[in-house]
Amino acid sequence: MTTTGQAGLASALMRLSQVVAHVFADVSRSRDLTPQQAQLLCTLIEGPVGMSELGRLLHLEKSSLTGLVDRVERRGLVLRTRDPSDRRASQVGLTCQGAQLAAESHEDVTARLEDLAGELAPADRKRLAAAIATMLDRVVA
Amino acid sequence: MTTTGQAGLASALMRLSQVVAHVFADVSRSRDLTPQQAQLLCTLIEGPVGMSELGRLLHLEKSSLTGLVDRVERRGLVLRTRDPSDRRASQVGLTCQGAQLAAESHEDVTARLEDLAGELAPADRKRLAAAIATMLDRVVA
DNA sequence: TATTGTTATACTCTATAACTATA
DNA sequence: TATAGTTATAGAGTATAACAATA
Repeated sequence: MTTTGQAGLASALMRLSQVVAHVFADVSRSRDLTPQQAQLLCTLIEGPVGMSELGRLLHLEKSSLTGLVDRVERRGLVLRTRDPSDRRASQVGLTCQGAQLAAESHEDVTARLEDLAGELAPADRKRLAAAIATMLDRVVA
Repeated sequence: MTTTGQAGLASALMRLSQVVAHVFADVSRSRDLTPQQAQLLCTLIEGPVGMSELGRLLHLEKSSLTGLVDRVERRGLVLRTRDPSDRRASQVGLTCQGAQLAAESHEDVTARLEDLAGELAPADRKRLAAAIATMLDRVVA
């Protein structure tokens, strides 16, 4: 039995999340991004998101998000667009350069996580993904 | 099929780790700790650790760790002890108050993660923990 | 009044480079 | 020379409170 096995599911989840965070940090650094900036870019891959929604997704206070978006916008990776239907709101979307960086970073992280899962049999991987999906469904609900 | 299910194992792992990080952040905040401080305390639960080893575990440069330990020591949660056999080195250990906070925080996070896993059948939980353990074994090796 | 977002402020977190002390 | 750790510095990340603009 491994050390991890003894510690229970919760501890396994904590360690796993720490490892994933470190992978993310390494990949971010290799692209000259902070982990927070890379996380922001990856969140925008599927399309522009409003500031409020982005704050919920990233678990950030609105003022923290303002600063984060400011710095990434200054580097030309994202763009704020004023919402015409509600002139208070704005959407944050990737620029071409930002989209490229986001895609590359996401692929790098994916590759390293796939490698980490390399020992698992296909059936185990499928069950693992399904079990995680079940847990995550509980979060949104 | 859920949104998560479509995205593959790597994406599931990324989202899971983000959720765990948010849980950790919430629990830390409720104890008036930063996530980094709570992570440090939890790392010391099993016993004192040297600064170099701590840096490896937390994925931090030595100077970053110096500051983090400084701030937590100033709050009376940890204590540096000079190693008699190598007078350059020092061990960082929890104080009574630090140990209490660490235990409480760890229990809180554990409870919230267990809750998250609540939908899973016992057999699935066991398989999930085992699969994660297999992945983590690959990290250390 | 409520919501969206920014500004001001004060910390914390982090890395790089240079340093001290010990091995 | 190499290792353990600190200091100095600069920038990034974060929250709270107060604010402006719009709904």
